[in-house]
Amino acid sequence: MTGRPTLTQRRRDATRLEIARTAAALFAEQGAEATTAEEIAAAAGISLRTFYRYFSVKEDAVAPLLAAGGQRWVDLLAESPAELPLREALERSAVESLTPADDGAVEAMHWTRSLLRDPRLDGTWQRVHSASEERLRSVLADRCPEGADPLEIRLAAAAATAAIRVALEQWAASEAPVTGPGSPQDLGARCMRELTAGLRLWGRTAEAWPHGRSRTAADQLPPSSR
Amino acid sequence: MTGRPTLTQRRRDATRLEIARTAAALFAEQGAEATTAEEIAAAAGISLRTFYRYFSVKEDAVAPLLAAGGQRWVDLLAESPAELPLREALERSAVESLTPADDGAVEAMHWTRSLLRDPRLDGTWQRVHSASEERLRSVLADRCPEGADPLEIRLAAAAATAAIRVALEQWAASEAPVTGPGSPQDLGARCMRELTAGLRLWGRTAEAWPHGRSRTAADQLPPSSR
DNA sequence: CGCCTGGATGGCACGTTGTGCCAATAAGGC
DNA sequence: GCCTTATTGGCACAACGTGCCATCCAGGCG
Repeated sequence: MTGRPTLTQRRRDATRLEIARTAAALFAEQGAEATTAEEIAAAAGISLRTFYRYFSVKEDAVAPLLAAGGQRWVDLLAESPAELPLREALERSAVESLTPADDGAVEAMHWTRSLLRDPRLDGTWQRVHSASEERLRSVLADRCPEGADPLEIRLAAAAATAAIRVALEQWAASEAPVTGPGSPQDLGARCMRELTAGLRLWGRTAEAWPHGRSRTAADQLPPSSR
Repeated sequence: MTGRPTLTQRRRDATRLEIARTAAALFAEQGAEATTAEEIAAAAGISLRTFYRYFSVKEDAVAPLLAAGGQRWVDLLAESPAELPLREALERSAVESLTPADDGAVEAMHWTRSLLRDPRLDGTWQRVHSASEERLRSVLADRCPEGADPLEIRLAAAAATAAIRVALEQWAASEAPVTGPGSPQDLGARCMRELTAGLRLWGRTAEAWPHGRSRTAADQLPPSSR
């Protein structure tokens, strides 16, 4: 029942991604404002009408690219061992998802940077995070099975999502490289630690969480840049 | 130099607000999707062209209304006494700005609720908070004059803004009244406390902040509803 | 009083966005 | 090979948002 998606569905996803890459290249080159939907469609080899069957808003054409990282993040979190304290699992998966695994990932981050600098894509960026936050909420809810306060779960999800968002926006606005001080995983770890430090949710799901400063995933990184 | 704005400017603002109210009524009644810009313009007694001189996007016509609360919030914070610990000042002004002062404010909150339920106005809502966060950042920066870490200021602003946003969204999605348990100020106080609990920024600006649970503005409210 | 300058307004044309509808076509299961 | 289903393209169309120009109105000046 929860098997792999149907063939046609996977073909749709592939097309979707191809359009996304085409759109990202055009947006990065000449800006989203100056790029018409027809242009994207032509470059992707489809008709305008078909383009709007894949994306209801022109700017959303790059959403699959912007969302990929966040998707990976909550997937990693969902897979992470249940014994791991939630807060640490959150930070580890965030750092890992922000660390480029191969050359393709590095290139993706450079695209992300130019897209984030385009004010016209703000709305799409926000929508991506909104969707990410929702997915995160259900994963968090799974890990706190008993009657955890839904508001606290929501706050935790909001805080964690905000951490990622701020980290990436900060990085995109800077000229920092994709690794090392000022990189997404560096900023991500710092933001995540600060924003999730005071949340009550953790104590209830993992009493073992130490009170003192503990070794977390980000400590494996080079020292931060402040 | 920083005197009151020019006469024409104030007339512009008045017109702006009038259009906003007109648009809000129409959006609340029939949804933003089904409301055309021409309709709003006609109802406000102006031409379509003039409408687009006041708002560059149709949905933004209600932004002045949605932004009023946040504006009040950071204004209150800016005025609050400097001796007050920052975190407490933040929470107090938030609670105060979320408490309806008169019948007009109550009505405004009901409008806000219907507007927040309209998915088409999501973008505007996000933009309003984005602007609010930016204003908050400069107010926070003023209160932490020496070389405070800009990233921490930004995180504090993001956390506080997220608290307000979540509180209002939660309330709008519920059927809770405008005062008492589940009300914006109730939720706002809870969200603000949790999300700002762990931030490092506070300790540096107000060493006097007690570590134990302290009496804050929200304790004057009826018990929360969980 | 007439003149003139600057800002707000309205009307119009135009390119673009996004959608409903229908016919053509390709894909996948039997 | 057939049949069902989904995808695609073309077309028309309402709505969006902007550039351009003509008009109107307030207020300062000779």
